[in-house]
Amino acid sequence: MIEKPLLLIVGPTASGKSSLAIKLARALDAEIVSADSRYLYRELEIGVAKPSSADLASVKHHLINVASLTNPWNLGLYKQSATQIISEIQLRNRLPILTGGTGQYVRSILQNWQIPSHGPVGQLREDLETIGDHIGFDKLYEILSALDPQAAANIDYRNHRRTIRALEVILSSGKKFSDLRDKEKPPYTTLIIGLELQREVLYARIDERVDAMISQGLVGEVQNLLDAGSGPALEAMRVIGYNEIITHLRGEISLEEAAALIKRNTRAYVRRQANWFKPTDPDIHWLNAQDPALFENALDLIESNFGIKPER
RNA sequence: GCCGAGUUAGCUCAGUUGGUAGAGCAUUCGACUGAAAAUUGAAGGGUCCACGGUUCGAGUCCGUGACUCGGCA
Repeated sequence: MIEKPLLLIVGPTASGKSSLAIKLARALDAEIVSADSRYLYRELEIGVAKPSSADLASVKHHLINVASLTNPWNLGLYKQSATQIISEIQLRNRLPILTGGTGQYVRSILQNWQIPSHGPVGQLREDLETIGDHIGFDKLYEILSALDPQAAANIDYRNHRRTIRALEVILSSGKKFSDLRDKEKPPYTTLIIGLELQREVLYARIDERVDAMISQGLVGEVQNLLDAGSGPALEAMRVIGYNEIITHLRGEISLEEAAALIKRNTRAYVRRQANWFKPTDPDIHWLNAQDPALFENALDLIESNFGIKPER
């Protein structure tokens, strides 16, 4: 069987991934598969810079607004759904475009991660946290080291979350965490387009975007969520832009301070995002996001890699 | 003009009884297999306002000057 094409568009938040993807999708009659952990939730709008409903309607989008904050998704669910959706699109003989800012999600598809089938076990996770609080997370890490030295070597002892996750899998499966994870060759021919933008320019765009979010009514959106009972206790609500506004609504900081914090945290986020896709990665075709010929450059790459071009 | 406080990292500031400097934030780089906009690690960065003095040795003590901020005239 010939492997079918999958186009990936990667790059930091605010680099213009979505708009490029939409233009390409229109031109090539393609469908967009989101790889953004926050677009999954229908309650989050302004603060996550979700594409407008007009944009969403103009091209077929997948994995946006498919979940509720009270029923959070995760990597395993995402990988499973995205894989299935991609193959369905390919069966329709259309090009799937995978794009989004969640590096982990993109890479799970790109490297075809074989994720442990043992999902989060609510009670066990809580228990491990409680135990950690009592005996100290250092002890918890020592236990992990004893049970699965290889997994422990891969995790910083100060990183409680990853320590707990590894123990969770070991205790619920009876197997080593490090044995349950693997990657395989993905069943696609892939082309990865990366959008690059100077940090300075990117930071300036972020500042603008945060101010715009606030004038578009981010505070109101957060207030509505709180009124509806979606508070900071929900993991999926732990989103840049929402936390800071909640702190403001509690009267602890001014709106200006909240905006400054959102900008700061978004800049840090962008730096963390960059860890997933590096300028030195030989598999990524980096294109200048500000180049007026960006769209044409992308079309050229697609044609030479996939032999697909717009119908005229 | 007089009195007081101050001047140390890009910013806000610590710095004990003198032994050539620290924090937070910022900046940069890294990890990541079912919480990932999460969680987490590391690094770079200082003529300690200037000049002189005391001292083996001054960010620290003394003097002079410059600048900043208060107060009083």
